[in-house]
Amino acid sequence: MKRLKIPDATVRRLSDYARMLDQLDEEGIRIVSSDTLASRCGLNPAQIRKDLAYFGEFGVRGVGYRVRELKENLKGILGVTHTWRVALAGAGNLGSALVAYRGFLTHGFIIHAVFDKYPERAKLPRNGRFPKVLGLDRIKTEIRRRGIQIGIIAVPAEAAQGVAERLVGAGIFGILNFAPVRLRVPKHVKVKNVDLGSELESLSFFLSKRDTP
Amino acid sequence: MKRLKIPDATVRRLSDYARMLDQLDEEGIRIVSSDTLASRCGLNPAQIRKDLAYFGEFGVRGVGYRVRELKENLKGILGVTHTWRVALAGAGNLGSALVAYRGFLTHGFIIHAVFDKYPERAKLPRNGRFPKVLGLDRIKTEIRRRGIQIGIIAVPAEAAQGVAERLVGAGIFGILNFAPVRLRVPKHVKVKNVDLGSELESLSFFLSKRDTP
DNA sequence: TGTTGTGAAGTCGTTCACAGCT
DNA sequence: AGCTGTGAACGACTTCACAACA
Repeated sequence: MKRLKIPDATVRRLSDYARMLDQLDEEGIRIVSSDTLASRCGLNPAQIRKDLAYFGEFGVRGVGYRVRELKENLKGILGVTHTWRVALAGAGNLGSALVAYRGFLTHGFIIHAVFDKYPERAKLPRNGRFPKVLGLDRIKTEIRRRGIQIGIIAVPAEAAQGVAERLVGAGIFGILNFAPVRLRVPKHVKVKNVDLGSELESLSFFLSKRDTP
Repeated sequence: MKRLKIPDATVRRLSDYARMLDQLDEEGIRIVSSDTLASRCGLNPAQIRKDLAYFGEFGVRGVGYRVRELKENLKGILGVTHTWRVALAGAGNLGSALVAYRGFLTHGFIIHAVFDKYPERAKLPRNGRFPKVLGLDRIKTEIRRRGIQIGIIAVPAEAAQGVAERLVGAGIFGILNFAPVRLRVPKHVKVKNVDLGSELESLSFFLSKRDTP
């Protein structure tokens, strides 16, 4: 068993494993080998064993992995057993979609505050199910008051860096960034970028050169 | 100048370069060196030169790259000079957000059709700006009739594989998949996954082990 | 016997360092 | 003199292959 420097790719695969184990569990399967799990995930079995080895010895030699046990272990490792307090900055099209997106909840991300440069223009449904939209100047006080840990940035590219700085200044330590910009933040802050535009261009690239090899 | 096997990471960076070059162009900058561009993108200069070398010799030794020229070249390579005809499957929360998302348009992705298992429940604004939502059974005929090339999957995980097969059967050759599933498709079809859930778990992981080193 | 855990080998992408142009 | 283009060195992640062990 090792420690330190877990590849980013390994962490992402852990999610996959957890999801597959959920399925296997529902199918009533108790034990699974790295071979079987690998073929379900479209990976090499050794990959899975190596990934898991970063965190401990979860298997039984000659047998395999106990599905439910491994699943629980992975969830613990991924930190999805507790919930996170989240603030959303940007209540335009994308932002409003994100507030409504149920995936956040199922992953333990609860949106406790929403900010926008123009709160009155915000496109969120104004019923009680969603937090009221506040101005960007309220970021620091609200985030502190509500003990928020994570920020989601869904503002236009030009505004993103400024908002990031406010969030960081308010004490946030994780950011999920949807703006097409590389944010500059102190190194204790973890940023995850989700850049739809670049995914689109990348798809576009592969499709363009389809018939011109 | 080489050919074949362009790393996925290279393609993604090409998007970044194009975006930076847009900025530089707006700032009135005519010429840029790999050094300058690299520091703007937070990369190693050699990386940029290597990336570009996959596609040709765009620079002038002793001088640098002509901003506008390189920008146009990159856009051509990325295939963002022409537009794509797109269909969206899934008109729930996420799907509706995507129809409204302007980024698709700016990248030349035009949504010409929207499908959902229950068209009448769809959450799209019903005004003329958005395509009418059709049942999943209409996929094949509509996609063929409208010459649609790309499908976006925003249906629940359980339904994703089935929808993918219908799309492929209708002649689509690119898929942008938002469902947390690895789709099985013929190899002439290019799939790009955008898995918010796995991004969240990955963020969650890094935050969990923040104070426990 | 069957499957894990892991050192060693292999592969792929990044960075270095310099020759080659302008 | 300065900066690109690129072979070679490096490093990181993946796969192999086998010893360890239930």
